Parts: sequence; C-alpha cells; structure tokens
Amino acid sequence: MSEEKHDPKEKLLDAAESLFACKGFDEVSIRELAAAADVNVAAVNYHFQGKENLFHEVIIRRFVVQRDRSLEALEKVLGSTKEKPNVASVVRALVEENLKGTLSVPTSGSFMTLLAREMHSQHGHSSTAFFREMVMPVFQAYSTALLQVRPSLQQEQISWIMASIIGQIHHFVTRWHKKKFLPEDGDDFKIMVQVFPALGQPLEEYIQLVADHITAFSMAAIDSLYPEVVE
Amino acid sequence: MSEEKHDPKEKLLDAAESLFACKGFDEVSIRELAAAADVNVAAVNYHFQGKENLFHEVIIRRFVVQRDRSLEALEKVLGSTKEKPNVASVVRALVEENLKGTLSVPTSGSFMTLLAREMHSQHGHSSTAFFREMVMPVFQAYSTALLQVRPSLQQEQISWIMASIIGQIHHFVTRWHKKKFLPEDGDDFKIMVQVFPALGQPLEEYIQLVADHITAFSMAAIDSLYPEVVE
DNA sequence: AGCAATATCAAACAAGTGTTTAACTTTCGC
DNA sequence: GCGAAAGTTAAACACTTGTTTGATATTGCT
Repeated sequence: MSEEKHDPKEKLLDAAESLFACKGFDEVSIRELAAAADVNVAAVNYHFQGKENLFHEVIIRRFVVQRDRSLEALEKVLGSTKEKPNVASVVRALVEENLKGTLSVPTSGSFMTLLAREMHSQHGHSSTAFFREMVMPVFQAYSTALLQVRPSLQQEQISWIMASIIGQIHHFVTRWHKKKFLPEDGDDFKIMVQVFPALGQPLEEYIQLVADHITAFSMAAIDSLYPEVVE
Repeated sequence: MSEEKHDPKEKLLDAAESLFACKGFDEVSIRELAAAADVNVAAVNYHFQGKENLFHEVIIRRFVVQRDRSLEALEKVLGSTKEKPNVASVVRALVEENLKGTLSVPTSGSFMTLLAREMHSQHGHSSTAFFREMVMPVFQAYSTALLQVRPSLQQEQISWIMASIIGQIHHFVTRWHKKKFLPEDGDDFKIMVQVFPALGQPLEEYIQLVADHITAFSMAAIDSLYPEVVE
C-alpha cells in the first residue's frame, strides 16, 4: 500500500526537509539525516556534495512549488471573467496562498525561518539567484496586479503596502509555528492561546481567521490611505 | 579618555552581544568570544557556567532596557497632560520605541532573531520566564492602554491589532538588518534598495519613514474597522 | 558473460566544539 | 604578612562535526 521511495536522493530530501524545518540547519547532523532517511552517512556527500548543498536543494524544491502556486492563484484572480478583479481579491490571494503554502505542508511549519537563513547566509550560495528566481517574480507579479486593479497607486506606495501585508503574514505564520512545537499542557502553550485565542483553533480555521483579518485590516488601510480615484 | 572595562564578566557580555547579534548562537565559538573579549577561554565557563548561559544573560541584559524603555514611553504618552492620549499616540509609541530599541543599538540589528531563538529553544532555559517577564508586560501595558483610549474595543480585537502592528515592526526591522550585512556594491543590495527605496536612507530617516508608515497604515485600519463610538 | 561505471558501505580522518583540569597568580580579610 | 578564597591561565579532555577513503556490491551496457 505504501509508496515507499527507494531513491536515496529523494529519501534524503524528504528527511532533510522535515528535519531542517523543525530543528534548523545547524541542529541537524549528517548522521541524523542519514539515519532518518535510512541511508549511509556518505550518501549525503555522494549525492549532494555536502550538507550545505542538500539544504539548498531542499529549499529550492519547496519554494518552486510555493512560487508557482502563488503565481497561479494570482492568474486565477486576474483571469476571472465572472467577477472583475479588485484590490481586495488580489490581496486575499496573496495572503491566503502564502498562509496555505507555508502552513499546510505538514512537515514544515518553519520554512519562513529556513528561508531567512538562506537569504541571510554569508557563507554558502549566493542568495541573489534564489531571491531573483523565487521571491522577486511573486513580488513583481502581485505588485503589477495591484497597479492594474488600482491605477492611482504609485510604485512606492505599493512597496509599502506589500511590506505591511507580508510582514503580517510572516508574523502569523511564525506564531502558529511557535505554538506547534510547544507541549499542549505546558505553561507557554496556555499563555500563548490565552493572549491570542485564534491559536486554539485547528489549522484550517486558523488560516481562514488570519486570512480574513489580514485582508480586512490591510484593505481598510489601503482604501483609507489610497482611495480609488473615480473619474 | 576611554572607559575600558576590566571586569572580564562585562567584557564577555559586551563581546558576546556583538558577536551573537551578527553571527548567531551556533556560529560563534567560545574561543572566538574569549579572543574578542581578550580573556581566557575558561572564563566563559568560570563566570557563566557555559555558553548557553552567557547567551541567556546577554539576551536578558538587552531586553530589560528594551522593556523598560517601551513601558516608559507608554507612560509618557498616557500621562501627558497637555494633549489627551488617543489611539494614534499609543500606536505611535509602540512602533517608534520598538524600532529605535531594536535598530538604534549599533552592535545589534538582529536581536529579533536572537529573541526568536531564545523563545524557540527546546534546549536551554525555559522560555516561559523570559516571555512572562520581558514580553508580556509590554504587551499587556499597551493592550490596556488601547482599551483605555478606545473603550469600544474588545480584548480579542486588540489582540489582532497588536499582532498586525508587531508583525509589521518585525518585518521592517528584519529588512534593515538584512540590508545592513550586505555589501553595498553587491547585486543583492541594489535589488533590495530598488524594490524598497526607503532602505537607501540613513538609519534615522528609515526609522522615521517606517514609523510614519506603520502608524498611518494601522491607524487607518483601526479607525475604519473599529471606529470610535461617540456617545 | 564480462567489464566498466555507478552506488553503497563501514571505518577512519582532521578539525573544531564546549568543558574541565591542575598549576599558577592575584586579591582580600584578619 | 599570612593564608584562604577568588581569579586566571595554558593545556588537555572527551566528544561531535562534515567529509573522505578504499573496499565491496550493484547496476547497465555490449
């Protein structure tokens, strides 16, 4: 019944994705990876020429699907014939797709954190290529979409808006992730849920609540600060 | 002229604060710390009983001043007799004080990151105590202040608002920090500044621009979503 | 079948880690 | 000024890290 992989390269990628996501790069040893993937320790270096490289490929593999889903969601909104796309629908797509993409994948709540490391790394790969191919396309696409649905917006205003929205998304993703790795009967857990009740909900509901809030909050700000100009 | 410290305990704390802030916990070795502080390697263990503990004390030392400054700023707003405190002034205090506190200290742009590690750490100290004594008081104080200046707000609405504001703050802090460690003539640097022009400004101006934006953005949202009820 | 090329493996490697030791020096109360 | 406590030191310790080795097994091609 189980579709067990036999390709050690993929077994390693899977194990690495899960382990890196919940422990971070430095906290995972090659021996740990090899054990989890049920391969020899040398396999990492044989197939990926080093731990850093394996990490890099894990990141790429995930962000390619994330990027494509985000772009796809936007196209769906813009191409919709039955209802004219507006600012709210673009914002909603951005928010929802990012929340789902980073939270719904069971193994990896913390790819925001991993991404941060990848972009930050002085050592290792140039983050430029990654940034240009993974982050920028999405950013650009949504920026031009916003301009399209509200032409009165200026480029710099869009930068600010996007930053505020993305900042909120990251924050709510991080909150969930933080909660996720807490013991449910511990003090920390109780305090977090008490301070922020939405964390008590199941993931699906949490995503919807957060998406609703960010969209509403941001739309209210946008409409108030940069109202639509009626000709 | 120079006020050189001779207490190795403080020399270590200073060196550690700077090194941890720009390289992260794992990337700094005890030998590196000792060299930077110009003390023997054994000093870390003699004075702090381990690296983890030193890190912890560094965090505490910084966040105590950060917390107190935040609370002080709020009291100043609430206690002002010449102008009645309102939502905008509370929000502005929260935003500005956090931006200044995390960005203005020259050594440490990345204490947000360090904090994340501290709160996240499965190993090491219980994050509960830290959370309760460093984060909660500020959160609570500003929450009740918001309730005070706009009584129509409900507790849960305040949670959402605070989360959105803090998320934005973190994000803009992170952006600056990311830029800070980039070579000014590199591609990454150019792209970042191009995508987000405010990063081209000096720190002081950046802080003001960001504080203005977050305050305006959030206030627009708050006033639109939860307008003041006039009796 | 046979022979490369490829893949896997246990074992070893070199370098770095945090920490401890035991000898030495300084400090400070009396 | 003596002696005990506190502080400092270089060296060693025990351990983990990522990586490489050379032998062994497997594969794919003619």
